[in-house]
Amino acid sequence: MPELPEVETLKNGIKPALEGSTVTYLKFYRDNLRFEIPKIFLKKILLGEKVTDVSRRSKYILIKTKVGYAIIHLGMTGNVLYQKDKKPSKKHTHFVIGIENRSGEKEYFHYVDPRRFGFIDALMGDEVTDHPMIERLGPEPLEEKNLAKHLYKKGLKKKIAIKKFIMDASIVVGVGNIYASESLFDAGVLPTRLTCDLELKEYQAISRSIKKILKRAIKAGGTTLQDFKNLQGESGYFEISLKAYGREGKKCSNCKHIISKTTLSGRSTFFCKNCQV
DNA sequence: CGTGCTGTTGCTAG
DNA sequence: ACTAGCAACAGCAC
Repeated sequence: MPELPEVETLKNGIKPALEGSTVTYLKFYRDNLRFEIPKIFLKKILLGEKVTDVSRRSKYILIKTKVGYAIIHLGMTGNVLYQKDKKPSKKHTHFVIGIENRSGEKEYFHYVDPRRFGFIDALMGDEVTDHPMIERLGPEPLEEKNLAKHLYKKGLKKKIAIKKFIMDASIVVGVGNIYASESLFDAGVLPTRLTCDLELKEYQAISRSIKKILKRAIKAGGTTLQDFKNLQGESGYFEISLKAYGREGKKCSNCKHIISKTTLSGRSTFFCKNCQV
């Protein structure tokens, strides 16, 4: 279930091992994931090169060398497992990146993705915004100081459900289906409300809630998966306590009402009819 | 055994 | 231009 907190946690887990290490091994077990894998470019970018930076933008993990970037997206079911062995131990392992760390030891990162909605792409050069999927992205919710005003201004020009709006990566990144329901529940705003009808005050509440929920989930992930390298490939996604998502028919944690479920632009949406206005 | 649902996002059709 | 709906796929609950 990779939403932003999961990707952030994963990035933090692989970063210490990758940065400063040299990529010595690269193996692909298929030609395509969601898109065709640009094997030639990835080899040019990674093989024999030192990793200079590992970062996250939206839900993309960026692995940088002096040649360019490898850009990894986990889709819906992607995961990266750390192993001492280059040989895949899991079904649906699609590629393996091997490094030699500063102590001269070999370490392997296995990309596993049953549904194959994820992808790995290559970008030559050092301008990550040159990538078509990165260039159009909205601000990072945890870095944008004036998120409320940003959303308010963009929201005025549109007439769509607020839930769909905050899930639009060109507006703000990192709010997936789960955290969209959670954030709106926390903010007390109904998911179906139209962007152009919301007041600045409501955007302020939504912004606060998005930041709060994401921060809390990142913290939970960090606590659950403290030492990525000791997990030896067992780094599953962590459990987050959810107040709305998946709680259809259960009692709202704020009041005596029951959490409702509906479908909004094709995605399941959970809310409390009483707490959210 | 089906059948219907699932964390993403780019493309297509309206 | 803006929005809604779909496709890509395996696995799992029922």
